[in-house]
Amino acid sequence: MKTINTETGKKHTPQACSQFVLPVRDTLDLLSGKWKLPILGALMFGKKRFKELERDIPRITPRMLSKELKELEDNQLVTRTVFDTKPVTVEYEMTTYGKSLEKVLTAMKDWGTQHRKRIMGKKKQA
Amino acid sequence: MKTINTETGKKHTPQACSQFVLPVRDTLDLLSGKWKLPILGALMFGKKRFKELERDIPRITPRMLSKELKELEDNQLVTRTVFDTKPVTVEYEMTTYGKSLEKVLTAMKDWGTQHRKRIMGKKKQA
DNA sequence: GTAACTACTATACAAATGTATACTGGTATA
DNA sequence: TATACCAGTATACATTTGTATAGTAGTTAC
Repeated sequence: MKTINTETGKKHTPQACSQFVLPVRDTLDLLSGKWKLPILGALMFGKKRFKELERDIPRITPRMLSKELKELEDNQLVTRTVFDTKPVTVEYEMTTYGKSLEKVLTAMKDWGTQHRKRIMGKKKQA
Repeated sequence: MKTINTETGKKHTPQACSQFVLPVRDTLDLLSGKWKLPILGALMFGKKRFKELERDIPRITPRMLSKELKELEDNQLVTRTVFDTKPVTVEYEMTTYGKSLEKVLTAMKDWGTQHRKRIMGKKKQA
């Protein structure tokens, strides 16, 4: 069985492959769901209340906002703080950990920006 | 209407937000689908034929392999080359463009690896 | 002539994900 | 007493995504 590629010299084994696939999948899963990016995008500019997020993110329903915020909280990217005002206010804020993911997101943004140009450019020629 | 956050000083406008959300979504979409990562993972070690990929990726069906390879090809991350042998052989290979995405994937892998440790660590304490 | 190889495609179904719409409980204001 | 605010939840449905299983066409080996 061939396990060594002549070009890269790297071994292709189930082990080597899963050391790539599993952690990338973990990162990807944090961002999966239609509304994670808009929520993180909104929170990148500072903390926000539930209703503020609902207003800032067009077409999101409270069900989805609640659900995806909970997932972001579970993954420690966002904190939820309840204030005993009347009526109650709840603030959502990015954690420093969440900000560490921002660096990865910025790499994705930069690649995506030039990809968008590349695809648009091709369309012009077609 | 409040558009300036006192902490970051960055403006939060629909425009600023979509300049983040849209390109990140583009990058994310390229990787969406259960089998994209295993396929890219396999092709990172060199070119492969259809049947080789089918054998290397446990439990993938030919339908999904075909479908996801087509999407990777559409996005210019992978090339498909048909050889006039008998029976025909078809080779799939990462493009240099695909390799430029590898850098982003590596950032995701690194973040995901330490995230995995963090989550595992928390579980031990619970 | 029949079995096996390659690289797929077709059909039907199951599971996951997202949407629409309405509703809850507590407080304050008119 | 009626209405509005906040931060959600409940239920049913629609859409998207993935799976299971079988079949295609062309060639070669037995």
